Amino acid sequence: MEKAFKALASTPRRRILNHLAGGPMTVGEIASKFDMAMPSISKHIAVLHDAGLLHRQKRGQEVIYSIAADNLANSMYSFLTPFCPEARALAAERKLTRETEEGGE
Amino acid sequence: MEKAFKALASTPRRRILNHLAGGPMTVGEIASKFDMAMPSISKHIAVLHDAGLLHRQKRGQEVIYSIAADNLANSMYSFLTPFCPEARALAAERKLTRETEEGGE
DNA sequence: CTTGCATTTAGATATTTTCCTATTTAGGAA
DNA sequence: TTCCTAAATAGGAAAATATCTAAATGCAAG
Repeated sequence: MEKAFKALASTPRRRILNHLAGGPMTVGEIASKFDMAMPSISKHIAVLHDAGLLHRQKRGQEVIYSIAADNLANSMYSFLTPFCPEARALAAERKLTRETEEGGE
Repeated sequence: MEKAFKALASTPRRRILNHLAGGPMTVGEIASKFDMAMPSISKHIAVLHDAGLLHRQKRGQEVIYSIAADNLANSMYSFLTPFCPEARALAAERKLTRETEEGGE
């Protein structure tokens, strides 16, 4: 509870959750969406994971994170999100990167 | 959203919400539950109010705060709370002060 | 208009958070 | 082993937060 709310009280961390809503990603993939150094992203991911909001899976030397959909705080967050103005910007950001990637391949 | 999560990411502020769940209170009444200087409490209340989580009403020189039950983030919080271990402690605290007050009057 | 009480604002300090660069760990491939 | 890449950790500077005491504000009563 404490951890979940602290984790969600950060814009970069909510943006990470939002990107992961589009599917699992490696740390590097997540970092590529941000104009922020990798260790900072890694730290944010660790906070989210420690709060039980992310699942972690290793594949070779990569670490894949995904939303812990079973987590209650997470469910509430995704329920709440569409009602907030902030959500539009986040959705747009997610959509944009997906289209760019599809178009660029 | 930003403000609501930041507001909820603090133990004293969640405790304030919990106390207010028992009914509206003045700033002084809220402060009496805490071992913390009045200005600090006042600040916490201001954060909650600014996040839209509290309603504010003046009665003479007193200011009465109450839970903004219509607020979405608030609803989420009160829904989520009973599922968390933290909730038991909060409920016990609320119950204790109510009994003490009733017994002491 | 002065006094008294409830609340808020100001200003200072200590702690926590955030972010960076540099380094370390771990895995896969030559 | 040695090299390369992905991710995490270490250490430190800057910004935000929390808390206190002291002072200001607002309101009501005398």
